[in-house]
Amino acid sequence: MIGLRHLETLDAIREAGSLVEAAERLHVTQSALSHQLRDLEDRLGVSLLNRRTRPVRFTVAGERLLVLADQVLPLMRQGLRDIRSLATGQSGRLHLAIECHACFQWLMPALDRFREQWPQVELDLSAAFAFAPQPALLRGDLDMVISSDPVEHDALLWLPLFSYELVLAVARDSVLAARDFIDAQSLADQTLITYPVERDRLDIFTAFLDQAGVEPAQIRKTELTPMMIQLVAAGRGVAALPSWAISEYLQHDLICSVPLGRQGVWRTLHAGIRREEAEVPFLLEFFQTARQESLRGLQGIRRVC
Amino acid sequence: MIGLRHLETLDAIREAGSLVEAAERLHVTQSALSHQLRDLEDRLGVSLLNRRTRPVRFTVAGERLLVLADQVLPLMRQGLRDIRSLATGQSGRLHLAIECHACFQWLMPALDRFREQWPQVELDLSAAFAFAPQPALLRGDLDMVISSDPVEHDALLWLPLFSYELVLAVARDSVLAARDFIDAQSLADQTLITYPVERDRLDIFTAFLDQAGVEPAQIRKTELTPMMIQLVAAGRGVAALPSWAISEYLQHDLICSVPLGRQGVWRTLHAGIRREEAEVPFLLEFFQTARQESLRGLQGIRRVC
DNA sequence: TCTCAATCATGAGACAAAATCACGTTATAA
DNA sequence: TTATAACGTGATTTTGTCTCATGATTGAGA
Repeated sequence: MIGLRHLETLDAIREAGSLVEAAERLHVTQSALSHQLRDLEDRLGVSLLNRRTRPVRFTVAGERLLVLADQVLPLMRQGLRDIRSLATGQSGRLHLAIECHACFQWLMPALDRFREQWPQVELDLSAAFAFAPQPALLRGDLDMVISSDPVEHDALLWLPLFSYELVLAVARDSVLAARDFIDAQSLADQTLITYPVERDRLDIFTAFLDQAGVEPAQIRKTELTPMMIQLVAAGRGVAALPSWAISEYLQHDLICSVPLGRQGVWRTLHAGIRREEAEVPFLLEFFQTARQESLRGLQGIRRVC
Repeated sequence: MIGLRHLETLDAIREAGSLVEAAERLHVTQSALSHQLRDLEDRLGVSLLNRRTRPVRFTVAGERLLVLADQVLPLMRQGLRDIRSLATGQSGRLHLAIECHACFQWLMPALDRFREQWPQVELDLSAAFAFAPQPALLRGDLDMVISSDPVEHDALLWLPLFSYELVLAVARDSVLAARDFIDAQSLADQTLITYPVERDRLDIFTAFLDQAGVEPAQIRKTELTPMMIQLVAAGRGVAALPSWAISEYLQHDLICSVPLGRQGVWRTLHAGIRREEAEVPFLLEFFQTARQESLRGLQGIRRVC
C-alpha cells in the first residue's frame, strides 16, 4: 500500500522544494515522481502536497507521512548498515564450544586477544560436555567447535590446531613412575580418574584401553584438573591428560608423567566450522589466534619425574 | 534494496515457524516466499535463516532484520491509520480566518461547540486584517475564510452564513439620531471611526460613500468595538457597524443606530472553502454550527434610539 | 531401507508495478 | 506576446513479483 520508496520521495521533495529537483536527487524523471505521487494520493484518498506554491507545501496528511519518514528511514538505514557489517564479516557471532576440559587454560588468553581485535563480534563459549557439538554446529547454534575427534561431514570444515600427547599422570612414589612407558595391562589394577563424561568421549578408552581390551580396576570421576592432580599426587589413582595440561604440575614435582604405550598416544585438536563460513574473516582470524596461543606456552614434556 | 514486504515476510516466517505456513498467512505461494527470501539473501550477501530446522532458525543477520521489522512495521501501521483517519475526514485541520472584526462574538461559542464534537480536528483562528485571506485559502494556509465580500474563484466555494444590515452608530444627542435614514452627504462633515484596515476593505466606503463620491470630514481608526462605541457615545464621531454588533449597546441606550440610505446597506457574511474540500465532513459541520450560532442571538435592530 | 508426507528450491511464464519518453498545460517574468 | 520553468498525461518499455509445475531433501514409520 505505502512503501519506503514513497517515504523517500516525500523526504526528497521536502528537501528539494520541488518535484523537478527531487527527481534529480532521486535519479528518476520528474514524470516518474508525478506518477508516483498521484498514485499514492489516489490510493490514500488524500492530497499530500500543494504543487502550486514554491517551495511546494505539504498538507496535513503529507506532514504526517513526513513524520513517518523521519521515524522509519533512519531505522532502515541503520538496519541496513548493520546487515552490511554482518555481511562483510566486520561483525558477527562466534559461539564456540570446546570438548576438552583442559583447553580453558590456553583458550582464555586467545579469547581475550580476539575480543580486543574484533570488538563487534559477539563471543560466547560453552563447554560441550552435556551435548553433542557437531549437530549444534550444523544447525547454527554454534559457529566453531574445538574437538580432538572431528567427525567428517560435507558441510563441515576441520582445521588442525595442534598435536599433543596424552600421557598418564602418576604419583611420584608409584611403581609406574619409573617406567619408560606404560602398557594397557598395567592399568588393569589401577584406579583411573577421569572427567565425568561419557566413556566413549574419553581418549584413554577409545585410543588406548579399548584397543587392548583392558578395563581399569576402578573408575573415579572428577570435574576439575587441579582436583585430579591432587588425587593422583596422593596416590589415589592415575589420570590420562594432555601433556601440556600437566606440565605446570610436573615442574613443581607434584606428580610424574609416563607415555601411554611405546609410541605414546598422540591426538590432534581441531577447530570445526561450517564450510559455508569458511571465508568469514573473523572465524579464520580466531583460528589463527587460537593456534598461536596454544603453540606459545604449551610445550609438552614427554617424560618427567 | 530492502522493502517493507521483506520485513513482513520475515515477521510472518518467525510467527509461523516455516515457509509453508508463512506463505499461507501472507496469502502467497510457498514458491513466492522461497524466491523472495533467496533474492533478499543474495542481495544482502548474508544468509537470513536456516530452513532445515523446525521451526526455522534465524541467523544473526535474520535476527537483526526482525528487530528492524519490530521497530518499523508498527510505525508504518500507525502512520497508515492516521492517514486513513485524515482521509475519511474523522480528523484533520481547520485553520480559520475572519475578515470581520465584530465576528468574534458569535464565533467563539461556535468554536467551543465544534471543539467538543470534533476533538481530533486541529483548530486555529486568525484575524485576516494584515493579509489577504483568499490567496492563503487557495494555497492551503487556511481552510476556511469568513468574509463579507467573497471573491469568486473556480477553486473556491462560498457558502452564505447570514445577512445583516450595516448601520451607522451615532451619539444619542446627535442631530443624525433623529433621522429615519442617513444619506451619504450627511457624512461629509462628520468624523468617521473605522477599524484600522485598508480603505477598500471597509464596507462603509465600498458599499456606500464611494458610490456617492462623498468623503467624511475626518477619519479616526480604532481596533476594538467597545472603544469605537465609547467614542461614538461621547460624540467624537460616527461608526458603521453590523446591526447585530451593536445591539447590546443599543439596548443599554449608549448610542443610537440609523440605517444607511433609504434601503439600508445589507451585506451577507460568507464562509469560503476550497472546492476540493467541499465533501470534508467536519468543514460542513463547522459551517452548520457557525450558522446556527450566528442566527441564534444576532437579531439586528434596524433603528433604535 | 524403503516408502510417504512434508518442506524447501528452481525455472519458465504471466502479470502488474514503475520507470521512461514525448508532448501538453499552466504560471511567471521579460 | 514570448520565453522559461514546472508539473501533468498517455503510450511504451522495463523491472519486479507472483504462480505453476516440478525437483530435491528430510524425517517418520512400516
